[in-house]
Amino acid sequence: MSQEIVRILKNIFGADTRIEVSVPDGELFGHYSTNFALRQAKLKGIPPLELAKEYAARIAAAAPARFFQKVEAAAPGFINFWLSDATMQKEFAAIARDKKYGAGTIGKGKTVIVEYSQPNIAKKMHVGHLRTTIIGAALANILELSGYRVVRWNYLGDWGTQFGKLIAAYKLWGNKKSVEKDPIEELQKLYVRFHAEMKSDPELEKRGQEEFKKLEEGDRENRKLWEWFKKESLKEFMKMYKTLDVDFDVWIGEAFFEREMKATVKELVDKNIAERSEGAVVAKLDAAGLPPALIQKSDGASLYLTRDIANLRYRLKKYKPAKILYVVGNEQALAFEQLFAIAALLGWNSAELKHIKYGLVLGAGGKKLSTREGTAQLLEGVIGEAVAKASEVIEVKNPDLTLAEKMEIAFTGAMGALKYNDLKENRTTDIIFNWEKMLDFSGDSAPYLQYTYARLKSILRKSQAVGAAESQNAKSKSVEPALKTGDAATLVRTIELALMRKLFEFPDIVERAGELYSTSTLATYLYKLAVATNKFYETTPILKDDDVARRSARLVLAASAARILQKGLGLLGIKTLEKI
RNA sequence: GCCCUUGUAGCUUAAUGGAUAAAGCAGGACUCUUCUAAGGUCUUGAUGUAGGUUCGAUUCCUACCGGGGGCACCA
Repeated sequence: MSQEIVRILKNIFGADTRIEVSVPDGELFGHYSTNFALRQAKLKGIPPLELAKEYAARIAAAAPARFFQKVEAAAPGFINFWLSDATMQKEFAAIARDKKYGAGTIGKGKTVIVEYSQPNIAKKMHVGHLRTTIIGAALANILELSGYRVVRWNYLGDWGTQFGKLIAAYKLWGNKKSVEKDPIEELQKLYVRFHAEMKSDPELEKRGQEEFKKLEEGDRENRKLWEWFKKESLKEFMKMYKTLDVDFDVWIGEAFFEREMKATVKELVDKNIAERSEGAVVAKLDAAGLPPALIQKSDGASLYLTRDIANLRYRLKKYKPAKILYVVGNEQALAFEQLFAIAALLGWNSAELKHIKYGLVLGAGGKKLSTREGTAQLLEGVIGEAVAKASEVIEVKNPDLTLAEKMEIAFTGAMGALKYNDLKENRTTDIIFNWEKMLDFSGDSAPYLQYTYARLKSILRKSQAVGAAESQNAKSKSVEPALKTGDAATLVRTIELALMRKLFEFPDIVERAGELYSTSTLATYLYKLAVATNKFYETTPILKDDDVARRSARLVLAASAARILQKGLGLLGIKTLEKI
């Protein structure tokens, strides 16, 4: 709806005028509001309020007939808009009828690659992986609804010195049987032990580097071990992604670009972007104000940055994307600045490259969690704990449900809570891992949104029963009653109108969330929508309304709110529940 | 030392340069013969410090103070 008002204003004031429309809280300052007269007043040297009044009159005269109920100038120079009943009615009908309500077109014809999750082979996923996986998946969904063709890319950490270390550790202390029994668990133990012993035996580090060098040179034994580690790891990752309900289109990892390392380094040297230094090869980035970036080690082995460069070339060529989003933690900010600077030097400017940063998940006391140190909070443990807690809550709140229902609700509620907890915040600051916060199912949380949805569905289910009793016509059994002309006018109460206007915001919110790469924009909106919905069914009789036309309109409103809640939560990767 | 990032109520967070800074948790008071009390209603409480730009600053700039991360052979 905001976009529509902007279009109307641009028709009047010219397409080049910078006009933004916002939605004020409450109704005091209109349903919609703009400050563009304030800006114009400054350029023109006219007192703002005077200009706003003049503009308001022009808008009232030139806007489509009966679109606005009222257009008003307000100090110091805002212009506030109130929608007419006819406009509300029309938009309401669109929500009720249009299954695609909220879909945008700004990404039409464009491809965006979203890289997220990036688990490391032979390591357990921990709470840090939850952030990238959940945020990346949600952004991909949001951009897809905005019209983009989205490529969901899981860039596996399946190459690098860490595998040299792992191979060295396996050769020293590992045995096939125990790895086969519990692959990642056992491999991770080896890795942790290797790092622990490295502290007292510096020779080990060198040994790890040598094993990686051999792997990169095609040593048969190391190659076999690596393939085996990767295969076993992927099996476990697939289980986790199924639990998280997250999917990918491309599973290409770092190893895929291994063969292009030498050529990539050579290209950078030939183009005078990189040079030899202390036996290694570094890219000089002083011009970009960045420290030099290492792209080849002195023993000739490659580095992550080199692989990222090769990967970028591959992506640009194969997908011709308009954007590439890297959903990776804050800590790698410098690495991405360097990658983007190198891309600029190479003249690769066809795509917008964006590092979507998020804060680290720290342990108690603000300490960094580390797989090496064995202090990471494992994802499977967190999920198990959350489901257990959710089961307890259900036992208290709703003991009469069947066991199957309880299990479904516990799982869906717990997963929703974990995801929502990450998605509602847009923080680039670090987050201290907090059980209490993660397992809080009341207030601003996924279970509250799921509860709201379930209550709406419960009312709608009962309306079918009522409808069947009242009418012989089998077709009226539809869950969503047909919208009748004039229904909006019968939705007279402020709360109902407030809920309707909340629904109108959905398309604007999806677009803004996509533009800002902000899941919290959407999550915060859904929470406010749920609050408005709760007020609605707490204060307004729906099934018990005697006025048939009004009851029908209220049912449509309930059905529409349910649909938008479900759609919005779906974008965030959170499932709804019919009962809770 | 340099670079990035961050500082909002007791705690965790919201707020495209706008109007009265918005919630949740915790605390206090109400509310289940009425469509699910994981709810609703009321209530206490905040922009690190000092300047600057602006009609208007939580938001932009400068300095200071505090937190976190990074800075050549890890990713």
